[in-house]
Amino acid sequence: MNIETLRMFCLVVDLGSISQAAKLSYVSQPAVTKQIRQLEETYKATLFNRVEGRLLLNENGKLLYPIAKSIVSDFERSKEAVLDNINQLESQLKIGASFTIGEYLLPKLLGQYKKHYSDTKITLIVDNTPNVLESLSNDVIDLALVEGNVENKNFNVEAFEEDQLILIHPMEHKWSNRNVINIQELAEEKMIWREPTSGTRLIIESFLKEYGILDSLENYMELGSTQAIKSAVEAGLGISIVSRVAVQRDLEQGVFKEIEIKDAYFKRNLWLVRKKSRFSRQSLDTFVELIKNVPVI
Amino acid sequence: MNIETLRMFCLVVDLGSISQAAKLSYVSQPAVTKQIRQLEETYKATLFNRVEGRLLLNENGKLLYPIAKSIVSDFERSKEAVLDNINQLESQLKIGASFTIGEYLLPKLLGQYKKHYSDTKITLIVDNTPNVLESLSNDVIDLALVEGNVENKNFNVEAFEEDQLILIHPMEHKWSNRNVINIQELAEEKMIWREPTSGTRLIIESFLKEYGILDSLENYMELGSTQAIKSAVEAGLGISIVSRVAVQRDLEQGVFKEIEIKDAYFKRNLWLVRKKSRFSRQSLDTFVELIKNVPVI
DNA sequence: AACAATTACGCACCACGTAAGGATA
DNA sequence: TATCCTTACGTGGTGCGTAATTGTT
Repeated sequence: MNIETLRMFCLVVDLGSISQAAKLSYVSQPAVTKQIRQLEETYKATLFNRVEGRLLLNENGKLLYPIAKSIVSDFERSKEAVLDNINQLESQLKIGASFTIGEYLLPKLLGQYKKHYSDTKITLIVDNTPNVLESLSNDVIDLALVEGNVENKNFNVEAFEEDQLILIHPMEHKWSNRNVINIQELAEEKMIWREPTSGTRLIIESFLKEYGILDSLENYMELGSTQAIKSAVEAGLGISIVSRVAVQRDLEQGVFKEIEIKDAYFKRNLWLVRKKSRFSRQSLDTFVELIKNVPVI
Repeated sequence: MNIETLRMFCLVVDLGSISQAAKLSYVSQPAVTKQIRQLEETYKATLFNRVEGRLLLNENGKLLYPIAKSIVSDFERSKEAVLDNINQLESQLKIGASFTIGEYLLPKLLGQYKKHYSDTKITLIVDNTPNVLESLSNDVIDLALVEGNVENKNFNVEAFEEDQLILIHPMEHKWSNRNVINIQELAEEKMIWREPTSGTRLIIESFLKEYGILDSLENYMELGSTQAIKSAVEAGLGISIVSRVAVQRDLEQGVFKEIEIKDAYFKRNLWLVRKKSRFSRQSLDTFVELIKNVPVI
């Protein structure tokens, strides 16, 4: 049974006329007749008393009418409930980001977004990449921003920024007066690493392996966060390779120095990940456009 | 929106599985998938979170579910309400009859019916033919039994009995020892009539006109009911032509006598009239069969 | 004449089933 | 391999509009 048929039945009852109901609904008169007739077939009972070309609700119709009204209004209510929920979701944006992106790159971007779309409430969740992606999968967040490669057919992945991994060393260092080094010179230095499971560590290792230098490097120190590494380098404990976005400000403020590695350019994409969905979300789309168009580094 | 689709949605939610819901509903798995998908299209929102090939109700779905349940149960309730009403109507039979039929013919027939179908409550309304037919038109009665011709395309008319109009005279009368008279002899007698608007009067007149005798008859007395005529004939005030069903018992008891008119046989059909309907009613059909098959005179 | 409801008919679309595809444990 | 959901495709049924019919004021 079609709810629209029940709605039409109510309209016919309210107007007392099939032709009026047809006119108001922008359908043909026979279509309404057919709907009423079909209704009578499903209930296996007449609902109207046809007399002198007019319709008079009979006892069966009188029983059906209030229930039909209630079904129709319930249906409307259900649409409103879902719509309200969507609108509420629409007015809030839950973003998940990996540590590097979440801590160093996103804050100013969010500020920009809020400036233009202040009625959207933004929630930022910072966690490691696997957790962020699981949150995306479970609809806990609407959007994930991560560095590592993402492989999941339910996800829609696109690069939104290119990040560079750069070599940094303390201000007081034998490289202080140089602009460039050879990659072999890394082997002579005390290199500070992230923990082995870190996405950034993995990508740095794959780069260094490509250049044939990985095995000759000493595992001098492992630290659990980029911030710890930065502090260690600042304190003169060693050198490290880190994401440019994480140290941009420190470089400008002279906390430590960047030095180029000759003929080596370590870069990676930053990925914007959305769940594939048949239904678009305006606020999400707007934010994605912003993030793709505004240079954030 | 189809209520069956909402029912299917609830079933899928309850079972947590499209394939189980399909199995239970005896439809193919893809059909259920399509229904769920169509539901999501009408709400322009996903209702489930598809993860690892399984379905998890999401927030929209959680909002929809109770309302869908309520719509489905309302629909069931509406069907039950109408069905209960039909069953209640089914258990009572409202019959309308014209005076002659209602007073003299129907009582014993109703007794027979009640004997066999005692759970059916029978209501008998006796009125003149036009009123009876209007009651039928307005669904006040389910069945009309009348003598006159009925012309109405909304009615289903069939003869259920043949009634004979017979000539009666007082026990003490010059015809007392005869078995048959010539129709011309009527002119010599004091004829008692029903009022001019009576259906029976009309049909008697048309018979007599056919035999060319009408104009030569004296309008000796007019009475407003068959009972009054019977009493008048019994009292020896004159003769009359009346329906056999109305006087059968009186003839047997010797209240007055019947006499044959040579070469004249006045008969008419008694009509069983139903409203045309797409939906049959068992108790009504049963009664109609009874009335058509059982000789009632 | 004008209006209301029904019936008839042709067409387009939709819901279904079968079959195939892809993912998961 | 077995299970589950989805996609693709062909077909039968159904809902719609146009047009014609019937009945009413």
